[in-house]
Amino acid sequence: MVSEPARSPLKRERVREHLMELVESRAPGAPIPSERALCEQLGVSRPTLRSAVDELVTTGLLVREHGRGMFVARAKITQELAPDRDSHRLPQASGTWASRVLEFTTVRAGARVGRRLRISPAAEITYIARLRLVDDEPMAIEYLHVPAVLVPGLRPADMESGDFYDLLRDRHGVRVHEAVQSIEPTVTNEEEARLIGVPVLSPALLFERLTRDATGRPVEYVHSVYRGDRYRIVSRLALDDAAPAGRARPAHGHHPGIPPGDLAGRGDVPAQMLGDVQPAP
Amino acid sequence: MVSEPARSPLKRERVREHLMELVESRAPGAPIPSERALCEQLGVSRPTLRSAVDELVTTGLLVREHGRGMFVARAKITQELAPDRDSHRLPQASGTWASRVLEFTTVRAGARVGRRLRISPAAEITYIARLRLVDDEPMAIEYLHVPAVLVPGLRPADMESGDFYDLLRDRHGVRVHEAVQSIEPTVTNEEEARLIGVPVLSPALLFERLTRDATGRPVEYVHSVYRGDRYRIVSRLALDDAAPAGRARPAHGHHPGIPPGDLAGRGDVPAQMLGDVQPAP
DNA sequence: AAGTGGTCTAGACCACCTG
DNA sequence: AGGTGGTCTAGACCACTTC
Repeated sequence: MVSEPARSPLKRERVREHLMELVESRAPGAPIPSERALCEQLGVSRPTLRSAVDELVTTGLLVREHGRGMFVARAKITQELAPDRDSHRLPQASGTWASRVLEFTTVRAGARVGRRLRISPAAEITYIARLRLVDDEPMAIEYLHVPAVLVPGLRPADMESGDFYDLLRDRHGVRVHEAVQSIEPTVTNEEEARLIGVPVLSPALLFERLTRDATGRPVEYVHSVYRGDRYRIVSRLALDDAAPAGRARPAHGHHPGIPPGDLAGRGDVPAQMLGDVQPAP
Repeated sequence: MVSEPARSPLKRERVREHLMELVESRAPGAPIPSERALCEQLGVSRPTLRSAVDELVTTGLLVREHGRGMFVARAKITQELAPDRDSHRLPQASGTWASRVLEFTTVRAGARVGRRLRISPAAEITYIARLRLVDDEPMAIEYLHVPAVLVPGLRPADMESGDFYDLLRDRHGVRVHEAVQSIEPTVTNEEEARLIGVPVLSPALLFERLTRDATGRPVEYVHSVYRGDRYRIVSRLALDDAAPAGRARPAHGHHPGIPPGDLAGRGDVPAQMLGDVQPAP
């Protein structure tokens, strides 16, 4: 325990590599050796071993089960893109979607939400937290804020099935007109992790959406977090300069979802995505 | 050191809360006490303290600087949505975009890329790794794969300015027609973190895009990782049932980017986003 | 009871930055 | 030189699962 200086560029790295090999050599769902066994094999302490395991867990390659062991994850985080041979159609949104209302209250808007909805912070809003389920597995947690005056008599059960926009139109006479939505990557915090059933700090998508009616009046502000291991956005982009007859297709410069990439830097790009860059300090 | 059982539901939690208060009570860029000082104040060991700090760092609230200290992050990970009073336009893609080519080689496609591009694994592709910069700050790392026969004579310098699709058309006679793109949340690995200048395991967006010409022949496969702390997607969605005259607007069911949400579960949704759900084991 | 992962400690050494 | 973050250790106790 005295010698062996042996330039070891980060034990954690070495452990990570070893773990990756373990994962790759095993089928999804297969168990790997216990933490203590791996510590001995690799000659590292448990915290060091665990730190490396943490990384593979957030990356989605390993899962831990308390009291049982560690296993190779079943779902790859990056799946095959357009696996179908002649897929000229995108896959449908699969599974059966349902909702479970976790919270349904009327509260004061408060500063943040009031500003977004363009109403007084003292104005009342209907606040709804609901879990979105796909095939009975949690997929996302969604927080809705709607000015209370727009949805008198709304009940929790109304939010567990059907299209909310249809309900707004048919029962409350509110017709949604447009929305501005942002999408960013994030990692789950404790609450989100618990609710959607993933480890803390797992990759996730954060959506924020402000919806307005034809007069420009905000009608809903939605904040939602989708788990990253089972959810991704897939879109088909039409890139032709000339639109095919009979159907207006946006050029890629107009299409929400394609990074400015090569298009940017020309100044006249109608940019739909923005890298909201903070100037260096 | 003997008594004080005092149900302490996770010291890490308590430390995290304390750190959050510290961050909120300080201006962006302001320093916070050192790790050792905080350990003493809070009565926890350094690993515990560091574990809590790690979380705020991945969340984007704190930054560490080796040998200097810890500071409140300057850029909020979640920014104001549509801060303009009467923003009827989306913000433009801000900043000046540029590219720096890191690698430019001709190699065999290999199994994975060959399958995506629908060419033989032995066929040659031009492989380009380039850093995307905004105002000289790294924003993304992009890996392009193009069948070599399509782009004879392509030089690295060609990839550092201008629109690649324009170049494909004007110099190589290849007209891109459509693309299928997927977007998922991820966290940076060592290489990505180093190249785009963020900590390991930071939130990021992973794009994968397969682009085809009018005959359906794949012309490029792109894999790119955008840093999550400075990049987000913003899109305007038209939700009207009836399109305004003279311009075809997609219903929200057709719009790439809006989660199936309320629309799903009806079965006839033309679903553009998919939650590619793995059946439970 | 025995094994597993989950949490925490006290202390050590290194690398980096600032006086 | 002295402070800061970065890494690592050896060992402890707890909670959960299986036998």
